[in-house]
Amino acid sequence: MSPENSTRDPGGTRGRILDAALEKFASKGYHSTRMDEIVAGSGTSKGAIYFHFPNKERLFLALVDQFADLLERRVRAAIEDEAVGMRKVQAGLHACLDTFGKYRRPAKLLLVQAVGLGSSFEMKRMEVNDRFIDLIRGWLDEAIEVGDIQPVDSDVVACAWMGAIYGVVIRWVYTGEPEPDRILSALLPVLLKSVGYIAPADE
Amino acid sequence: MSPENSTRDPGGTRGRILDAALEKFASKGYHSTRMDEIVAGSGTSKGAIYFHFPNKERLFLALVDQFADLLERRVRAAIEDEAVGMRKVQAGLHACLDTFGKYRRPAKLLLVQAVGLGSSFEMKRMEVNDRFIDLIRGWLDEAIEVGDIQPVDSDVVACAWMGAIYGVVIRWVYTGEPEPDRILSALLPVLLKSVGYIAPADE
DNA sequence: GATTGTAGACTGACCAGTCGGTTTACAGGG
DNA sequence: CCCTGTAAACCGACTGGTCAGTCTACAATC
Repeated sequence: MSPENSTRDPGGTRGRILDAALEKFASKGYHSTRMDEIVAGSGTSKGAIYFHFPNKERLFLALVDQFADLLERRVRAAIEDEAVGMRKVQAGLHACLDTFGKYRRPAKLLLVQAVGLGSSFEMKRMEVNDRFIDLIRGWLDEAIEVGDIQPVDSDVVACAWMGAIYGVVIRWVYTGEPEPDRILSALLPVLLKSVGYIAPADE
Repeated sequence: MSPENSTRDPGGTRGRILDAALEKFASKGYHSTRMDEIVAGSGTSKGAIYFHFPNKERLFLALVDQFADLLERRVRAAIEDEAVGMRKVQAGLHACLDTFGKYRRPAKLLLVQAVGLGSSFEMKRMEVNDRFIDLIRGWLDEAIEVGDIQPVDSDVVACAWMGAIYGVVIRWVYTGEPEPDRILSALLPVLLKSVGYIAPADE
């Protein structure tokens, strides 16, 4: 038996619950979202929710995990095609920004609504965050080794990059500005330049 | 002067409440902090708190404002001495990072605990955030005009810089690593390089 | 008839905020 | 110097609405 994603799900109830939860959590935040609102939004019932998820916290974390996994899968897939060094960095950043751009609500959930909750949430968020920071640091270290860029404090730079991406994406999430396209075309070169890399004009 | 007067002094209570609230809010977050804990931590009473502050939310926002004002004051003071262009940028960033480094708990309050709360909080946080983004954008535009750097999308870059600063400071707030000194020496050049500015070696 | 899934009324812990009361600070009058 | 009035500051037991989670009943499928 698989307690997590039970394959047998007659009415698609679990999915409808996740959809409604994402919508509510993303727009109102964790604490301001009542379980009854998710009931209403999903057209299911208290019983159904508590059948599929042990509690509110786990329901929220399921959403976070779901999107973090998607994001990581996409980024990893994107860099697989690329060779080494700064090509990887570019492809990875591109995929990351692209994915955020395509999924506004999940982005808000992960970047905004998952912050500042209790310590149990913080751990999860730190874990997700660290996964990506490690990924970026790895690219940077490789790029340094290969000689694409001069040595930098890749630890700090990786944090800064994540922060920079977050900062811009969060603004977009709230205001709709700047649009994903503009983010991509403006942010990518800035990040690359920040480590002294001048992209070869080969587009 | 004796700040810890034996009996009560009218101004002391308010300060003790703010201190205790800062400590609790910063470490446990807004929702996980009970008013009774602030009562206990401040050595005052429910009545005293609700005499000085209308409700929990306003108490929290008072702390946010307090620190945001301090931060802005320090940054503005720092750039006043500098002439124009990238000198201003450097001085401002330095003051900002320096202030975060000196006030770890308020930093956590502003950067972490004030995120993901309801919309009333978001507005405040956006407002504070925008104040600094506008500040940075102003510097950048001036630096472009003066000719210190090439034109960039200063809107996006300002967001990205704020994000980068946040990202690194947040990590430090949680883990104590990297230390403020290292942040300053690693992050400043990266940010400056990101807009194509090579600092003249004249320290 | 057992197992899995869904429904929704109900419960009880929790906690922000209240409220009547007490203490302190100080002013003016005797 | 001691009253006495009064206003600001402070105290803490209590309350009442809220909401996550429970429980019983029921339906569908094997």
